[in-house]
Amino acid sequence: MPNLSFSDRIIRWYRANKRDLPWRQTHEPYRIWISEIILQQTRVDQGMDYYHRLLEAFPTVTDLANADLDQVLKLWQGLGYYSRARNLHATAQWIAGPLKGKFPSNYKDLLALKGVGPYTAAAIASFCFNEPVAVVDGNVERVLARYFGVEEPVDASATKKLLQQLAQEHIAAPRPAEHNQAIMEFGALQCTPKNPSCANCPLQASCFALRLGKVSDLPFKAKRTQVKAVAIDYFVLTDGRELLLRKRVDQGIWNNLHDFLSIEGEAPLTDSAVQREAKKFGEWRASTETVVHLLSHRKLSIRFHVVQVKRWEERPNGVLVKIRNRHELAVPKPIHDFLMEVGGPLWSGVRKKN
DNA sequence: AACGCGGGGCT
DNA sequence: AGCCCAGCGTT
Repeated sequence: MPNLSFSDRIIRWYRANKRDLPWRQTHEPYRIWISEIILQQTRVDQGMDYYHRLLEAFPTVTDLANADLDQVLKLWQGLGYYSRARNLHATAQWIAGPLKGKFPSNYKDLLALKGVGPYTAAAIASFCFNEPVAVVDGNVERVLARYFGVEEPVDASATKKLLQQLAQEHIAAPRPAEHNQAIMEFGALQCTPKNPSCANCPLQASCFALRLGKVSDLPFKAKRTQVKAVAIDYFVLTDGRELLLRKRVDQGIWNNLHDFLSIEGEAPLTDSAVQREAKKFGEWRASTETVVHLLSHRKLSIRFHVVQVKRWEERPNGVLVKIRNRHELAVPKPIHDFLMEVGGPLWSGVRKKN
């Protein structure tokens, strides 16, 4: 097929290979917005259930605006990057309130929303309003860097600017929405990070990286994130009937989610330090083995120490939760695992000793 | 410009 | 173990 443009080939490939995704069945800005926030740094497979549950709970932007933040966070639990949920809620209140329910309808106005950056603004503007502004996400970066031979580090701001211009130059003027969908889908399914399908690629005849044998070298990233080790010792206070949890505020990770009283540092507490801390609250009953929880930038080594308290009168600040209601608060993944699986046998021991 | 922010899947 | 994912906000 000679004389087909880059965009022509991508769109032709897209029509033959696209996935059937729920947010492709609508042009409603609210639904597209929800889907795009969920999909920030998140795979389609991981976000799918969250998309359905959020829209079921909040069918309109007004429903979302009227919800409690804790309810939104509970629905977001397990998805990560929890500031997305906070910004989602704040933006819903902004749209339902001052904007009187009218969703911003162009790139510039969308960009002003909390949690909406250049990628998301371009996505909503093109998908919902057919505005010809190019999306540049990780997929697009990869396709452009390989096909056009962008060898500078893609995580440098000058390169990002170049890629945005390159993407904008090649967007198909008549069909910006479909072009944007197509190039992202192409990156996700065909021009993949590892083992891309170059053998049957519709762009193989003119791909820079394929011609020069640099497919596995592009895109090039200069920085790699440092993973810092952190030890967390949790003290799980319980009388056998209730548990003391605490909301994380200004704590960096897991902001606005609930966990237990903790001591966080470079190394885990010594056994004697655990005993000493436990004594401040009650009687030490049990400790778990260390579980390792990996974040992009942290390696968390976590232990839980169950402490029996006689009475709650002089407890530290926190939220008392009945054990049977322990699923109701939004908690980080390792806390969820402890609450719903690991902890049961430990605090049931406390109950017997009461 | 550099860093912080989750969790999961793939190699 | 390292990389990446429909990135954004803060400093």
